Amino acid sequence: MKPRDDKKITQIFSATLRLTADCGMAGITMRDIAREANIATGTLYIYFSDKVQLVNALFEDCRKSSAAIYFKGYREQDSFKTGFRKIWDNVFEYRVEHFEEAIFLEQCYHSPYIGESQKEMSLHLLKPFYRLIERGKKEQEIKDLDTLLLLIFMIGSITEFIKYFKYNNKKITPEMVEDVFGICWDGLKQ
Amino acid sequence: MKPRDDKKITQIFSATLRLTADCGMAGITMRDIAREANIATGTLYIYFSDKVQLVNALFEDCRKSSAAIYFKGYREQDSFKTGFRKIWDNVFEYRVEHFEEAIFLEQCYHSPYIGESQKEMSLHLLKPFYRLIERGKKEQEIKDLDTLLLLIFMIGSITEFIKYFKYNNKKITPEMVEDVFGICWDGLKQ
Amino acid sequence: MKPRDDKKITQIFSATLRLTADCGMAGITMRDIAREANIATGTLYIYFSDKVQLVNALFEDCRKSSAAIYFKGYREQDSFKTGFRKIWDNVFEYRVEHFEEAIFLEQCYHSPYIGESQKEMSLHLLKPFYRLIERGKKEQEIKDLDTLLLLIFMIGSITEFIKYFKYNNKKITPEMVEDVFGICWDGLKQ
Amino acid sequence: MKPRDDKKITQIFSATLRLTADCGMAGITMRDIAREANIATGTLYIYFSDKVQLVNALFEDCRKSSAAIYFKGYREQDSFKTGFRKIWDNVFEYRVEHFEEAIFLEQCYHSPYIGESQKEMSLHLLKPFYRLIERGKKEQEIKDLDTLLLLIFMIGSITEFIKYFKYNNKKITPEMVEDVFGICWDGLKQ
DNA sequence: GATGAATGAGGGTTCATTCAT
DNA sequence: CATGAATGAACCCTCATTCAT
Repeated sequence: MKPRDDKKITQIFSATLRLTADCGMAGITMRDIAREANIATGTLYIYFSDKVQLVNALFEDCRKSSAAIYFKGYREQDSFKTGFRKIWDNVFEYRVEHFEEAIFLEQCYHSPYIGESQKEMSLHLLKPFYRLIERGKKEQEIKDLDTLLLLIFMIGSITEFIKYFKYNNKKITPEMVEDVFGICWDGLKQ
Repeated sequence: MKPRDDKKITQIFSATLRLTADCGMAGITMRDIAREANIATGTLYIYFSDKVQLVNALFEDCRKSSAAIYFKGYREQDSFKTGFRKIWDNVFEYRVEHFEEAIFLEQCYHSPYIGESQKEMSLHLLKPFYRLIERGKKEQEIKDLDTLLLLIFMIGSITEFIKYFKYNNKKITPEMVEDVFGICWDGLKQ
Repeated sequence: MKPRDDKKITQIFSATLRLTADCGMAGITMRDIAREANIATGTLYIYFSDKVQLVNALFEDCRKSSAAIYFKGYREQDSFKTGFRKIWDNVFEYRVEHFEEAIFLEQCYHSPYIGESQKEMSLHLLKPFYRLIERGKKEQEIKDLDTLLLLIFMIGSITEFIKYFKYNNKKITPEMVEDVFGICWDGLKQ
Repeated sequence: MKPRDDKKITQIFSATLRLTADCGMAGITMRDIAREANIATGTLYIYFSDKVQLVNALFEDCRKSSAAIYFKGYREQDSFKTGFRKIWDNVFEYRVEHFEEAIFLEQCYHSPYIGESQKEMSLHLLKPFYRLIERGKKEQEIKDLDTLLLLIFMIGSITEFIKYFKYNNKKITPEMVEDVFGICWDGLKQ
């Protein structure tokens, strides 16, 4: 018997991301996804019960895989700034490499596919980062404002910077990364 | 296409914005728009030749009306910081009052409806702001980085802040606005 | 404005009946119905929200229109046998003229489209006939068995007779009708 | 098509009958049948080349097995009435025990699966009964009408009676069987 | 100009059938 | 032989658009 092929899920996900980046979630059809993933339309429904579930599964997957990378090499025992920089770099790099995912997630937040509960859960994955920021406030390294606000600023500004690079076809040099980090850090530090 | 009743266009636009904020551009249909605007489906086609044109016209309208307000009360002869603050406040206020438009514009950038040329034009409307930032750099008030980068950071971070407030149902107090401006300004200033 | 065309419902109904008689409810598609009714597929959905509702509406319609004809010319003050014969003739004639409806109804009883409650309601329409049979029992004209049993026998045997005529392409002569009534009456009479 | 396991065919057949009784032939899918028969979908195609053949085989099977039982204990040398009653009882009993088959057969007659030739053949199986009725006419026991007509009345009315019992959840008592036979016999007898 | 019924191409999904294991 | 994943045609239904009123 032919076993269910896990590689197909990967194909389906990346096909969906590619198409969303190109024409937004508005323009995606199941047939397009299938074609882009080199499978038959019906096959999609072996792995996902319907379009909503496909989008939700991908949403979940993006969240999880991104969170995993955000904390790669991050050690809580390091100094605040070292830790912060580590995570910032990870987020930046991830968002550059996986720009399509950012677009996808952004569109999910205002789509008929993702429910409220799903959205909220995504914050839980950032818990370690949450704790780091609270520590930064306690150590008087950064401004004493609402943690979530600071967190959203940090991630949101990265997203915006990367849109700048992508939409204008700019090459990203190490100096630019440094500049961009500078803006972010200066904005947050006390 | 010879609209006798300008009020209808307003109804159509705001109906579209409301629906986009609720369920994204993915879920909008011409019938929904018509119903939300309290007109018949066919009537939409008197004012707009098709869906693409409707979306484009709204895109244009959002851009234009926002730009108009961004520079309300702004005088080039004022000091850099005064001018900057004026525009920042305008942008912030506009985005709070017209949050739906921001969502709409965001979705337009990754939709099959808006062409590249259309997207580029939107930058022209920010020309005065562009000039102000260049002046700020020359007067060594803010960092000497690419103007567009700084501009995008400024507007993008406002958008992110407002998402924070809206998605978490936070009341926006004057103190908070001050805090948020602080982050933005500290990030940009030299 | 173009008003909703009630004639279309008739077209849709008769198209559905024709197709069901030909290939059973198993083989009916909405496209077939539309084509047979000379309208576009989408038009079906203006008049019926979906296939289930179409079938249910037709079920209801068959029941109602048949019941109306069953009692045409029937007067409660006539003698039992006169009344019985009147109804029997009406049922027989209706079933001959509307053979397709009988097939349709028969298939409905074992289909995923019609719910239990719907089925039960159909008996209410036969109330006057029900009363007549009870009277026949009281006047000792017919056997003193369960009314519903007698009623079902009477209608069911007519259906079977007509299947005999239709499936074997027999012409129905007045003599045959008399013969067939004879069987039915002899079966029921005391 | 070289079935090693005869039990599987029985499973498939009874699964199909159960499903047809529940939701009609309209709602049956090969997957449903497989699931209900506790086998894999692909396995169906080892025993039957396609859906049409499956339905036809079951049609044939129902016909054959019913005919076999109809004439169990029937001896041509018995008197007409004895023979008639024997067969009537057999038919009645079979239809009670195998109600689902009756439903299935009924639906087959108006389905895209069964061809005309198939339908006609089923009459051949009733040959002995056919002869008995002709004898009954010659012996002036029953009405001198078309044999097929009488035959259809006899079987059809049984079917209707049983529907009455089944649809209304009535227990079938020996007295009731006697009553029902009475109606049938009185209808036919001269 | 305004309406909403009508259209039919196209979207999501199912299903008979095939095929690799 | 048995399995169920894979296929793609076909199904139900929707939707942008047109058209008669």
